[in-house]
Amino acid sequence: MIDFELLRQHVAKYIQLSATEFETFITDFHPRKINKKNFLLREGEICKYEAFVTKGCFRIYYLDENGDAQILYFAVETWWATDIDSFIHQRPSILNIEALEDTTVLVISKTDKDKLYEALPKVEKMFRIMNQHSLVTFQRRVISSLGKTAEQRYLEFVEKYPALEQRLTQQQLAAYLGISHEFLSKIRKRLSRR
Amino acid sequence: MIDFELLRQHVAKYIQLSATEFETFITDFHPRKINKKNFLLREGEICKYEAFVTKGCFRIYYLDENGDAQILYFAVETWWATDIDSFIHQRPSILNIEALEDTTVLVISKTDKDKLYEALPKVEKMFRIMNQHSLVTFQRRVISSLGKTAEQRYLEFVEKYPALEQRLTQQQLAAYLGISHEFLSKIRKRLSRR
DNA sequence: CGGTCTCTTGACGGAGTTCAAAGCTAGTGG
DNA sequence: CCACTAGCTTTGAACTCCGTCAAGAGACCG
Repeated sequence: MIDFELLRQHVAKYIQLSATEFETFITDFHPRKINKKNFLLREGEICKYEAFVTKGCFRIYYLDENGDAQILYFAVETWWATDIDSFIHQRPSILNIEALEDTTVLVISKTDKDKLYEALPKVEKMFRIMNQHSLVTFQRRVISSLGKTAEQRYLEFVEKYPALEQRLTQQQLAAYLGISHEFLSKIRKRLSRR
Repeated sequence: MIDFELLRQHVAKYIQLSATEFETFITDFHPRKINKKNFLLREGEICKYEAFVTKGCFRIYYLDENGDAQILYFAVETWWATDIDSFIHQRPSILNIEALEDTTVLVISKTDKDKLYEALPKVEKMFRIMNQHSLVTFQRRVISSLGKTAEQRYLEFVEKYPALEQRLTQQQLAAYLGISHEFLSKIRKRLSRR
């Protein structure tokens, strides 16, 4: 299964598992397909599964009072898509997770994941390290949003995720940057005149 | 030691440790005092210690090209102060950690913390959970910064950390909210006229 | 084709910044 | 204990960045 191979490579970046340990690891991961414009999670639902993306792309976003989407992040291949808060406490989520392309994932439920922590304590370490990395990423994002202009944040994004820009519409990218799509259009025009 | 008691209570929120396990836990934590306006960490240094605040307050901030401080967070009693990225990879930090009051902490080094993970795997779980909570907090902060006005963010802060507002100058709070201190002054005036 | 979605462009408005001046507060030394 | 300074806060005027609205031009898909 090519899907599990991708997960195996991902895990190997954090911890070392023997072949049999990896068998244990993947026992409770199940493949699933979410087609474009369908949802892995909707606001108000409980986030039952943590999903490892093997193909495609999600946007994880918050809908504000005005119905505008604020995009927390995009999850492409080898990223994880969850509402962590909803998942760990098994309470209603405030986030939506929607497929922007036909997307395939490997999902694991909360109870299965807790069992996995028991069975393979190394997995605890893996998720601790992954969480630390996410934390650093979000801290950097907060710093950018505090001090940088929209143009600087756009350039940072392009530099950091060059491949991703191609897959997104301008509106989605604008919702991630926290600006209007019209203004993003103007930024791009300004930059192209150099 | 009253300091260790605060840490004991903090740990108890996440995991259960026996008296002897807690003894092991605190072995490599050392008390330290950082007076007002002194630094626990400066940009460019390697973050050698993770610090649990037992009294006082830090600001953890980034200095941009113009020399303006962008405050990532304030660490008061029972909070942890670190540059995670610098600490886990033991590489130069981009953050500064400065005491806003005379502050006492319990610090642990990277190698001692790694030993602790070995000795007490439960501690791995504790930090995983703590990291998840921080992650949720920073995700929320990103959402706020994407979609809310300065006034809304100010009101959110006051509601979430009512005690903290008293301890901060307006400039510090403004640097946390990502606005000029003059504008925060105007927001407060506007709100008081109701 | 026809409709829907996306991108572009311009005019106008508002949120927030910058600069400067003045008042206030708090710490510091004599 | 007063005097002085340095930092903090307030306020206003001019300016900038970016949002909103509206209209038109592509682009894509059934």
